[in-house]
Amino acid sequence: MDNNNKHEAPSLTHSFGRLILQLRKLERQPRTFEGIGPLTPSEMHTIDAIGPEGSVLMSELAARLGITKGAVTQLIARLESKTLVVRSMHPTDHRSTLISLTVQGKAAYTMHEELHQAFYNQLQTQMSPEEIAVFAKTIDKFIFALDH
Amino acid sequence: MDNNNKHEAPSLTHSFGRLILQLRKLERQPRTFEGIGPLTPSEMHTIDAIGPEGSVLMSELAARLGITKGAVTQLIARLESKTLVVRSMHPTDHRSTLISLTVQGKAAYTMHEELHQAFYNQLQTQMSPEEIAVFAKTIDKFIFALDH
DNA sequence: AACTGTAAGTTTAGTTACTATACTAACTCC
DNA sequence: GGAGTTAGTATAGTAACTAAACTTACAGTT
Repeated sequence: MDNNNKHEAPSLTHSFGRLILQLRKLERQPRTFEGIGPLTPSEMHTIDAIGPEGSVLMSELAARLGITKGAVTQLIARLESKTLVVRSMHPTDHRSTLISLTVQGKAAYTMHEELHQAFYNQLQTQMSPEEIAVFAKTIDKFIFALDH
Repeated sequence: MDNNNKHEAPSLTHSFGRLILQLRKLERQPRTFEGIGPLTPSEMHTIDAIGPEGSVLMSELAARLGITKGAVTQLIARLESKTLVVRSMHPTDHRSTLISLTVQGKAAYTMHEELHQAFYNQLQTQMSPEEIAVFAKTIDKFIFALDH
């Protein structure tokens, strides 16, 4: 039985299992933003996917988030009611709806970005730039492997 | 403005964002196992957390999964109805319930492990052992940073 | 100009995966 | 033998979806 790589595999298995559980936990924790109120992770991801500049089609949003159009409809309805997002008509195609961030939506976007930045800054105090580079590169291969 | 590390940070941000979306997608996809039927990710995580040997307390399970006891009650009820898990009384403490995998539950555990193994094998064809080692090490630091 | 097929978005009902709260039963300790 | 704690359950509510059926609108044909 030539399973001589038993020493490293369990470590990755274990680390990755813990990462999944940690992310599951993180992904169900709403976060409150100054002057905006609490936003769920899905709402935050949607704001991220729209971006601070320009506007995005509903269907494009569904593709970016990897969810169905129906789910996007519901998310956008909630974000619209919180005045973080506005719908506008497509100039030529009358079926399409363009989504863009309001001033408040952009504020939420920025605050979330700053939160990210703070996280990366903290990470940099514990990891060398080389390690971070390898990590980023590895994630891409990892995603590729997940996709098959 | 001394932001001279702008070259690498966006890459990690982008990769990590994609990873999150990919994992969100993965974590809502049920998977069908031979002779057992479809299992949701939460069910699978629970089976993993119980493990093939011995038995676990409900409260210990809640701690391992990072969810409330109430959530565990519901999950175990579903797994019990699928005969993947059995409850048994604690020998001395009459409040406690011990959970262990049935033969079918162990089969599901093993099949899932094999799936993991196949994934890691595929990963190894695209990454050097050194890269994998750095990746595992980095995940741990990453989890630590997430915890604060 | 009418006809067919496709694409964009919405609606609705159902499911999963939780949480929070209130509860019962059992244990511990002083 | 209470008082406080711990183990587990029950219940109602919410978030985050999916699937399926639907309405409009467009695009290409004939």
